[in-house]
Amino acid sequence: MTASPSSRVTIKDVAARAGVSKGAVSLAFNRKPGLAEATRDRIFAAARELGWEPNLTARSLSSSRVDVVGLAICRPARMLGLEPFYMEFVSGVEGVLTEHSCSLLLRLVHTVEEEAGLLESWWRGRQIGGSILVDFRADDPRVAAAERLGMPVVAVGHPSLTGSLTSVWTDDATAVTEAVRYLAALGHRRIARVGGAAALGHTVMRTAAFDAAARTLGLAGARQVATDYSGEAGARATRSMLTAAPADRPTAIVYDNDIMAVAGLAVAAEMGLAVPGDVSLLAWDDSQLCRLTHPTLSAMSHDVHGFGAEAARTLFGVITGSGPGSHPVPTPVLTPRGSTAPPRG
Amino acid sequence: MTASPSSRVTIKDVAARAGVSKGAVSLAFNRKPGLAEATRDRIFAAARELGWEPNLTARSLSSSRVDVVGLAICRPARMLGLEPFYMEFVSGVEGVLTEHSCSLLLRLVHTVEEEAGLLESWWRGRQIGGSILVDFRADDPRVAAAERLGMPVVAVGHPSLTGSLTSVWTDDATAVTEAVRYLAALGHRRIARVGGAAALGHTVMRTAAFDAAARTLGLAGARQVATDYSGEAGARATRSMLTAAPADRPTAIVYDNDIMAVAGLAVAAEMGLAVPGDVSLLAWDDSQLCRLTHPTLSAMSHDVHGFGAEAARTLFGVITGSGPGSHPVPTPVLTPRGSTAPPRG
DNA sequence: CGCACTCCCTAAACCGGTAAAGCCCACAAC
DNA sequence: GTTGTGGGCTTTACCGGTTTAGGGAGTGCG
Repeated sequence: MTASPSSRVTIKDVAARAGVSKGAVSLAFNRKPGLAEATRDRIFAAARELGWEPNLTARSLSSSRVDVVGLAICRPARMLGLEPFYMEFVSGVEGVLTEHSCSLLLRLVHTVEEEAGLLESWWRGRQIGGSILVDFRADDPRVAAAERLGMPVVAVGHPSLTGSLTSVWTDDATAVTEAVRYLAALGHRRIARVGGAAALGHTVMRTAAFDAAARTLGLAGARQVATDYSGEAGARATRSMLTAAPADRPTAIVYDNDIMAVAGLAVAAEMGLAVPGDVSLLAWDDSQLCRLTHPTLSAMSHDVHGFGAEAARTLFGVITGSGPGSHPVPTPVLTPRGSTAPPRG
Repeated sequence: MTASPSSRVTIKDVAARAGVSKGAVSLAFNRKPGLAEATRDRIFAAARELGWEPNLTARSLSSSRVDVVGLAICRPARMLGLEPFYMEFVSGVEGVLTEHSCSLLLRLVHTVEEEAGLLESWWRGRQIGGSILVDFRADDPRVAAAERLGMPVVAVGHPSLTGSLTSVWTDDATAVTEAVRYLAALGHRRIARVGGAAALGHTVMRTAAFDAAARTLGLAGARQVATDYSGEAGARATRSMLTAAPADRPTAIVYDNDIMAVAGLAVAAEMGLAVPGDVSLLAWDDSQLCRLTHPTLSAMSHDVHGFGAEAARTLFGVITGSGPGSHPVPTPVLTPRGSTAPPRG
């Protein structure tokens, strides 16, 4: 109400109004002992009346702890918007950050080198207290960067990719194996996989797991291809697979995200193939999108929100100095819906 | 290389190494005049050798300008992930921010009141230098909050909703009118609209525009309904419309985003109705999703990335003190694809 | 009464930069 | 030989908090 128009209330004003020193106000606001109850109340009242909130910039300058964590995402903008994954992940991260009254500094970058540079810059400039790293690739430069800087970091990726960094990860290999087993159990022999970006570590692992599972099950007709995760690439890959001679054509396709599976569904429709009659489709991640198609998409489903939350929680662990560790989150589970069935004939 | 292990390099270290004072280093790094070329070089060399970057916290404390802008988004997490809109918008914002070496502070909130509180807190705590506000509703509390605080802000929404704040907006009314005219021109008389959240200002405007257009064109069978933007709600609304008696059933449906249109497409398929034969569908926003379905979705398309970029540019304008203003961005244009055609019979 | 011991609180030194005022010196003009 | 003049750099006072050393008042005890 009486908030001064050119609002520049500082701790000094509050101190003056409460008739105490700056130090006392600081003590009160940081809930530290050594202040009489009455004084504390007086200080809070004064602050409320003036509409004062501690200047976090000043606070982090002197206390040298920063209530901001960084997240840089490195994917082309076109794909980002479409991938429900990231927003859900971010919302999971947010939930936990908010509990700690911490904020998220977000940046979209184009290359992993740019990202490494950005992280260094953020850290050196004391803009962030730590960071969440996603989309690991083999020999990822961020591992060395984070180690060299001594920056608290949680790496979202398999421990084999993240070096000495604390990691949070899902067991992609097991999930891929389960997907293949499921389709094989339905009777499929020619199973294909439309994978994500080949440069990404988890794509490599899924590819290897797919190969291994196919070999174990003796599936001669298994094949896979890498894409860039975009719907267009998914459509292209699907089209190329489904135009093969009927005897070579896969009867089931696993996708690395849901967007590509949706695109695959459209391609099947466009080619006059029935799903799941002529070809079964299995999506990955399982956002709501999978329930909005006809037929609905079976998927390897995954609590992405919880994944983000776990990453954030783990980061707080790292910041408060718990040793490095590996934090698996639940393996994606198969959620059968309308797009998978035994092959015809 | 020789970066000190417990990296705590400050401006003082750089000054010492270059044999100058702190002030000189500051001058050099802010590209201010008054330093000899040679000295400047020496300073940069020293900084490079020590791996120093200015501490932005300290900088903004003394210069009282903050290189961070805030963005709070107020929608349920489930919907956020799905809406390609936000990530595309954010990526547009990012592009411009990066040019100004500015960062984005992102937060997902649950209510508009919470958002108003958060903005106040960010601003009071000098965490942000300004903010982008989205999803305006009637009598939005953020208008008063931003005015009271004197915080530089750009409001993404129609000027009629954003009070005295500088606004960036698309002409939804015109776009809705164009959509209706197009469908009417194809021969449709029973046109329906599946709208977004009724509480949002632009939903209200689109609803009014739809009514007006239907009246002007003498479309007796026009009807519309509000949803929460989720695919499920879109499916439900579509189902309810398409189960009407054939004589009452709409022959064309306009959706307020693409997710609902995709869901609508699935519902039509599930009910055995041909698109566009039995019913035409028209999406809004036009992310890539519209090209991934079969048939592809006609849409009112919209450069969302550019929209975000314009919002960010405008915010910089506000921060540097240009007066309030209204910045329309291009009206969504009709992009006909496979989901719209003249009604059968 | 003196002394130790709490309990509350203040004063002052930071944190790492920026900004404005000031100092020194070379060179030019009168 | 003064007296500008201005380029090049240093000094110093902040910015708005946190933190620590320490001081005064009150209490218990010998």
